[in-house]
Amino acid sequence: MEGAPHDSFLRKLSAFVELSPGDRGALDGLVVTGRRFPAQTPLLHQSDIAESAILVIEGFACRYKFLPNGRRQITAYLLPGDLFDLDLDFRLPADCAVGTLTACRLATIPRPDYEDLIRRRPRIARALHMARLTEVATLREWVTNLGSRSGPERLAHFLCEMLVRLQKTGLASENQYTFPITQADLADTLGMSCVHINRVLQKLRREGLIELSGRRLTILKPDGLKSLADFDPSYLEPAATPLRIVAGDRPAA
Amino acid sequence: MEGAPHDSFLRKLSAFVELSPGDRGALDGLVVTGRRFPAQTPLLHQSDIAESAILVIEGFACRYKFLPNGRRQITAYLLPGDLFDLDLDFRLPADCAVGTLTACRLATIPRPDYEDLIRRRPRIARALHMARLTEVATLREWVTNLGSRSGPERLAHFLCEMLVRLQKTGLASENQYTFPITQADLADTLGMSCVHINRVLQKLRREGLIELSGRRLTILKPDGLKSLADFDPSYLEPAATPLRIVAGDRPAA
DNA sequence: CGCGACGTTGAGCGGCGTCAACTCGCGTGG
DNA sequence: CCACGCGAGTTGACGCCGCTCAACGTCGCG
Repeated sequence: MEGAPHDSFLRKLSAFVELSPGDRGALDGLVVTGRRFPAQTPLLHQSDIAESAILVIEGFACRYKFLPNGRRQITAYLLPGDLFDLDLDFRLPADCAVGTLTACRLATIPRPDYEDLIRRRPRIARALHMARLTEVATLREWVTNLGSRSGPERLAHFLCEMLVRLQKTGLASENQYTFPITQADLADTLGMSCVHINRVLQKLRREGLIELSGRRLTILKPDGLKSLADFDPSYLEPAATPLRIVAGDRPAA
Repeated sequence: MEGAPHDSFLRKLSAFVELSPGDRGALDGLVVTGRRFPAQTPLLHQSDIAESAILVIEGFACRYKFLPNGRRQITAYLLPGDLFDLDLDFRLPADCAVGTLTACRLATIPRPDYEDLIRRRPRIARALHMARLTEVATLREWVTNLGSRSGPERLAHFLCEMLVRLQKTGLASENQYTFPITQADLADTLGMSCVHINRVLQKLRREGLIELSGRRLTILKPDGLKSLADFDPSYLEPAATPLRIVAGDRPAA
């Protein structure tokens, strides 16, 4: 069912730049099978210094923070094909932790290899840079989601985002994908209690927008879900957006 | 009371790297007096393509998004010394709008000049890169703030963040700064209604944590406010954090 | 002087959190 | 083979945080 170990990584990078055979070869040499990790495994603690980049091959991982009040906030999802990458020339302590959500297969890329890759493969470096840009755009969208939308809207928006992201690596069809996320994880993602997540999920089900059984999510009314969420996927596709050419320097009103 | 137009910009960059006289000269040539803009002026619309970087000399500006439901979410503050910068080699539509909050003095740096600066001044490029890293770390902290903290905690956290950021450019003393932000703007920042912002502010006042009169904020009990907010400034100071050397690649538990 | 922006206060209500109980499916060990 | 425990999901009761609507005070400015 899956291609090479880093198949989804290739697909993701190719969405940003055209990779040469040499580029692909460099990745072949770097990314081997990967190791398996169980669900809920910490990989990097907050304020640790990362010594390797982490490539997700299978399963879902995330960035998160713990608060003294016991709550956990997930700040980003790392899906198959996503890379937790290092900052070239900097060795800064991480401002958040990284860990698996579900059982995962991960490849770790030691810092020297990673820096080598960046320096020798400008197209790959460019693709990774664009991936980072969309990651930041996603963060801003999350701020908006948490700050300005109601529970059902928040959840709907998140489900739409996952659909589009998983589609990019072939892990989602037109309107469904496997959804291994716990309701407790959803709660830590969307800033709600897990009891309330449950009720909001049921509301979406009751309205015929989604179907979630076992570990499979089907979006029954994609347009309905998107309009409820006010979902605009352009933040996930920096290059594909139709361009409006306008000056950034405009006089006061 | 203020130094050169880009005084705070210099102070901010110098926190990251040691600037040479040549670096300073390059900035002198680039940043002139700037233009004045009234409060609440849009500078860049969402999905526009920025043609100049924007340096804040005086006043507060911000990034924000509008939602169809009428709400506005502020996703970042641009304080004096902060730069809304461009992406080298990319001309992507902005994923959020930019505008002033208060009356501002701003300098715009056209794309060619900006790219020139980056290519000729590696130290400045490095400092700007680090500024971007702390901006991303701040975004993750905002996600955490919006998702995991109660109203009073959120507000306290925001006030602490502003204190630290303004101190870096000499715009805040030990425990006070001028605070020109409207309660409605605060509401759009923290994801609350402005009526509720008002009540939360009064709660902090009632508990003797802060004093806010006119446009001046005094933090009466810095430790009390920080512990209420669970505020840890390390995300704002990437280099100053004490380093724990740990491997990023650890086996499953 | 009047108007608009901002701040403040009250009343009423709904979203959402907390606590608690119960179900179901699974894996483990007696 | 069954008892048991555990993690995940579901449901109800109850209360509070925070939203909405609305009125009112204050200040600055045209």
